[in-house]
Amino acid sequence: MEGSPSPDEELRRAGLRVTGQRALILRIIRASKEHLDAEDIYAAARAQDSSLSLATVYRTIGALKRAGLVEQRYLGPGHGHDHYEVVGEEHYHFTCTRCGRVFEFETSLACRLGSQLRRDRGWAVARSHLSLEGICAECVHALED
Amino acid sequence: MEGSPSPDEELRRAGLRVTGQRALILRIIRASKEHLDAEDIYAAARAQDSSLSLATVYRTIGALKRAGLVEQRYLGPGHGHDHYEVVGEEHYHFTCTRCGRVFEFETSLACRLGSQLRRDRGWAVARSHLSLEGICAECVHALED
DNA sequence: ATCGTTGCAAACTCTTTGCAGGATC
DNA sequence: GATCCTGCAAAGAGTTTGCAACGAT
Repeated sequence: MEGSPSPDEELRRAGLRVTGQRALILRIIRASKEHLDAEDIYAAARAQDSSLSLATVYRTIGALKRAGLVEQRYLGPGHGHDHYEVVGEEHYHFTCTRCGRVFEFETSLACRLGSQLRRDRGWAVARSHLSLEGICAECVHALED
Repeated sequence: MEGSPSPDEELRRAGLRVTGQRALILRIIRASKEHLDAEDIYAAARAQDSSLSLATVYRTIGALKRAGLVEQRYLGPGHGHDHYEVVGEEHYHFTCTRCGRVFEFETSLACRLGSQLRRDRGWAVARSHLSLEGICAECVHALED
């Protein structure tokens, strides 16, 4: 079990220059267990560094993505843009189309699918994007009235 | 087994006004077994009706989507925009990050996952988006040299 | 000192919208 | 004839880029 290296450490290890902006942005993405979009990250970052520019957020996200520290996530139609998370255990997203909330869940099915496709079609699956839409339990109840 | 109704029929049934533009666009999306993006549809449509505007393509896609005739698909990061297909049997996409080709495949996984989540968390899953990335069989061979 | 990074503003891509004329029901 | 569609052009979101100043190594 590796502890959590500091943002600075992680950046250095990835071969990126360590700057205040990058450490801040990485810290924000790591702190949030939620998926953030560029605007979310920008807003959170500006609260601590009001001179930071949106362009830097995009450039930093790109660098972190390329370095494999951060991952781009598709949450489903209806969420216009892309969202970002730290790379970690695979988990997926379910969007309730009634209340709009996004839930996370885990499943071993994607992993099994990868093995199956490697066997059946020879593909080396590197990454999977799975998102579901539907009605969450609470909304199902609300609709039953 | 219902045969394929004509585009006009299908539009009328969906409560949309039947216009040349809409029938043309629907025909194009149905004719292609591939996923098309707005620009693809526009290009194909203009070959037959050179006065058609891109705005109409977007408005028509929106109407067809709302009517449930056409579905929006996410092919994975690297494909910037959204793609559209007729609603049909569930199938999913695998993008080879080396050669860029997109393959389709089927799996009962999403269906099973839906049942599992309904049982475990009470969610009524209506729609699933699954896309994979990796290296296709040919590229795996090419890389083994 | 070098070379990567930043902020700013402008450019770009994809998509949506206001409006007046035109087609459909 | 009322209503919905269309084309055009302009506006909007979200993201990228050129450039000169700045900061990390």
